[in-house]
Amino acid sequence: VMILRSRFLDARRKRRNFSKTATEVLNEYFYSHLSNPYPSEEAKEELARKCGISVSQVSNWFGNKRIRYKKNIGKAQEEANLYASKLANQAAQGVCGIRRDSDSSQQ
Amino acid sequence: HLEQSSIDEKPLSIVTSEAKYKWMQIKRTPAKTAGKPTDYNYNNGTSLVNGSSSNSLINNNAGRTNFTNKQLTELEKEFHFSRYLTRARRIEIAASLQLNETQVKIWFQNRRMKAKKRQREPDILTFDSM
DNA sequence: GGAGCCGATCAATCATAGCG
DNA sequence: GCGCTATGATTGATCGGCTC
Repeated sequence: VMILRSRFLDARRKRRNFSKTATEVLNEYFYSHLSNPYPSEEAKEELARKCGISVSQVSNWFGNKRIRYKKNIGKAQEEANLYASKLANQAAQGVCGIRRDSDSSQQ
Repeated sequence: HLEQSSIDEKPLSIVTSEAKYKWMQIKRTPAKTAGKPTDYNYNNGTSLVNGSSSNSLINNNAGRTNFTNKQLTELEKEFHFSRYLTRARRIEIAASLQLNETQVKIWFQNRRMKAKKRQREPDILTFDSM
């Protein structure tokens, strides 16, 4: 019984990938805040709402994203380039959906 | 905390991932947990993944310890009895589980945070599939 | 000065999802 | 189905800040 319990209580066994739009929203935020991709609690709540996921999931996503991004530094990062150009275009058009990091915060 | 990174702001239009910001350079000190008077590292680096066997599987030197099921079960039991430990109780537990005091302390800290998180966002148990 | 706690995060790993 | 990579979640341990 204990074995079964632990088996089913292991949330990792049941996992869904986030929707494409959710991932899109998260990536947009990440790359538009590349200098400091640490969303505040409020920002996390906002992202969670937009993506239809929990705040913890947003935290997990950023945690994984930062670590994996770092591991890929030096290697080709198509995704990074994709969002970089996307941001460039938005900037050129004065789109302000996503505000870019204008400060040089820390941590 | 670090103020602006030396190479601050303005990534290049083509982010070839080279323009590094401070956060990209964060490195943590390996982890000093292992050797402490109270515990011993039997099993040199080998590890039997959350075994059903009994003894701990501590990473040889530094690094992350893999608690055994027995250790985890006992810690959980203790946690349900009380979320906070007295120094005396911590010493007892550490000794009985062959962990060091810091590990027990940290485990309780993490466990409290986990409980708090679950309270905020309750698990949605889905019993489908199995 | 120091120990323990909290909140956030790191980093390694697990287990599954998804694709060829 | 199979093998492999991508990805969300878990968790032992670290870091900075705060309290006592």
